[in-house]
Amino acid sequence: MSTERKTLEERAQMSDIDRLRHSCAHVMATAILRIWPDAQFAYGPPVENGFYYDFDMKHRLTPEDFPKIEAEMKKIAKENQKFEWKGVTREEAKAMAESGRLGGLSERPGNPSRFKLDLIDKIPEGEQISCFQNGDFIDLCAGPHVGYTSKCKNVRLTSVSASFYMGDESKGQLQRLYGTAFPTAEELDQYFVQLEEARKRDHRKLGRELKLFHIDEDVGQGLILWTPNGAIIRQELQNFISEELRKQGYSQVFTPHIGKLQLYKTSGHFPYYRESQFAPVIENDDLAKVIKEGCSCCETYDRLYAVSEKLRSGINERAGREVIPADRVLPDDKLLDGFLLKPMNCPHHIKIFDSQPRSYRDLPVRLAEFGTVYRWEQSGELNGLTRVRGFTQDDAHLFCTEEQVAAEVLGCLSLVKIVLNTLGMTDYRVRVGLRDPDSSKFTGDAAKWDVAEAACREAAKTLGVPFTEEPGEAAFYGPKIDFVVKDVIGREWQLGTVQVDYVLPVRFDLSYIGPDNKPHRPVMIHRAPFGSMERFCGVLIEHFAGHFPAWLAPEQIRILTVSEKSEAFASELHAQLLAAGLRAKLDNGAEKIGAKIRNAQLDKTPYMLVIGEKEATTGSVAIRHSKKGDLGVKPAADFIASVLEEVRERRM
RNA sequence: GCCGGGUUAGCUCAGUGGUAGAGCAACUGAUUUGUAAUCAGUAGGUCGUCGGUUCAAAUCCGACACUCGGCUCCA
Repeated sequence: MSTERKTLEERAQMSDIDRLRHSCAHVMATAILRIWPDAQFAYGPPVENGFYYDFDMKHRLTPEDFPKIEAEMKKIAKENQKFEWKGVTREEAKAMAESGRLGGLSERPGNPSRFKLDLIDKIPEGEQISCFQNGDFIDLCAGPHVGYTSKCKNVRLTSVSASFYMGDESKGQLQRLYGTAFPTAEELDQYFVQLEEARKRDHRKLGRELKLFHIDEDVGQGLILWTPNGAIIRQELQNFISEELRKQGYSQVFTPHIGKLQLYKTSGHFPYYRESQFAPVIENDDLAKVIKEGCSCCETYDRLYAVSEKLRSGINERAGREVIPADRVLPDDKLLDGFLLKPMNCPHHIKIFDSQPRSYRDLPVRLAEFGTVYRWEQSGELNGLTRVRGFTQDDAHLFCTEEQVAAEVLGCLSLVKIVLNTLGMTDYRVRVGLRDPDSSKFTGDAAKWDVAEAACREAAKTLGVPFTEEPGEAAFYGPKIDFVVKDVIGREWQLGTVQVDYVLPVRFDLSYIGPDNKPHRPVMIHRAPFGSMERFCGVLIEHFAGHFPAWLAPEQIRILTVSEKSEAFASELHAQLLAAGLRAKLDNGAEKIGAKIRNAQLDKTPYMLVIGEKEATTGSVAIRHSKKGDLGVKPAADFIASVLEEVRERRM
């Protein structure tokens, strides 16, 4: 839910479809109240593919209730109630809410409209407060609405879930009922047909059908096993990005999957993000020691969580404020260290940067790694390849001077653009995450933030695609530019990201020697054009609907024999393709050619070579492409040359 | 983590208290085939797990695991 309050002007510009759906939300509320009069409504906006209303009531909805509610909604549509606007004063609105009249069919003594009361308080002084009434239902609402409820007949309820009032967990749980509506019955039906079509492209479904990856309960939730087919796609993508990195002057590094807890205490990720990390690994000796001391689990945890006075004072001094409070300090002999599965790669890369003295002449230093990280995502959040607990980022950290930041950010963006363009992914949006000046989450020097935000904004402008600036969306250490795409059911996922960071160089006391022969603080840029290989591949599977271009396809070519008579030539051809470095399989089974084609087609193999007696005698191949169909007959050598070129150029 | 669905053969799914089913895939055999399914046969299951109710549970109840859609979170 957007926390941004829409102005009345913005609301007046609501699209026709949103207006219809917003009215449907009111009709739905009316229907619910007819069945469950105690319902208290909170917030019911139109959303991208429909609408919802959040409310609280004793009865807990299940999908079994949908037909009953839908029937009542259709009845209300038939009654053709007029939507009537009524301006009210703040006092009138409050009185109506107190009596339970707002979001109700009548006054409800003892059951005040508690969410509406709160919403009234949130309306700025001086803004016109208004209600909309249809039939007996009156709701606090700025509108706009359609004229009559008869417009709301092409409607269907889609799902029910829990939600939090104003998105705040502490404010109690509401029920959220989703529906969708269209001007005509045909459009409504069409929407569900399209949805069904889209679900066929779901990467979880295609992943199983095309044997791209496997998630096994015994290994663990959200932990991806890349099966051979999927591994090929990932490897090709990694090869592709590695080539681009070399062109842009990056250095490849490798680092292990774990690091000492102390490292993440310095970086600030532990304990700040400890809820979303796997629990630390304690060394056997330390474990034995705390057991011997009779140390409770809580004490053990406190001792892992604590820092030394030296670490605390060092970081606080460099930051110029109290980053680590005194109550986290324990005497050195009480401290326990352990290892953490790395939740990010930056500390390791920072240590590589810091492993030798750096001159300004060395900068920028660009360290790249396909680094695997582990995060304890909430179980309800896990989703196929797009939200997992272990994933590999195409990560890099750039260490540069303040003057170099703008140019380096531009370089990162051009890399992201090359990647997305090569794959034909043009349907993305760009989000420039800025700090929220009112929030304490964002640390560091305001002047530096301004410079970095300006650099990000200017860099985003060069992309030539629309971008939004979103205050409060920055990382705590600096502004960022994110690339966001949608999956088949319309959910947004962040892929590539470029982040400017002034904080970690301070925490790790990084420096380089400048032209003045004095130490200076470098600036860090974190960037990952794919984001994570897992999520990116998930999105890519859906983008191509499983029909990968030849350079990515796990199986590029399948040879299909018409009969056993051409088997010898087919085998020879197969060997030639493999020798040329192509991924080819030979189907010389007993089925008819029609069945072999069907199987290859279902496996989405881009090239099928039909080999019969004609081809065998002339050394040629009859080419069929999974998307373009029959491409005619060519000499085998010509075909091989053309596919090699297609693959080398990474053609779509 | 929270709310609500779901879990039956490798896959897609039928089966509402009384002997576990179909199609496809797999395997075997026959067929030697020209651009999206040749025919026949065989095999495959502690019905997610554990507990309860019952003479009897895939079916009813409970817990847990996993999964799906949201919510919250996302360095």
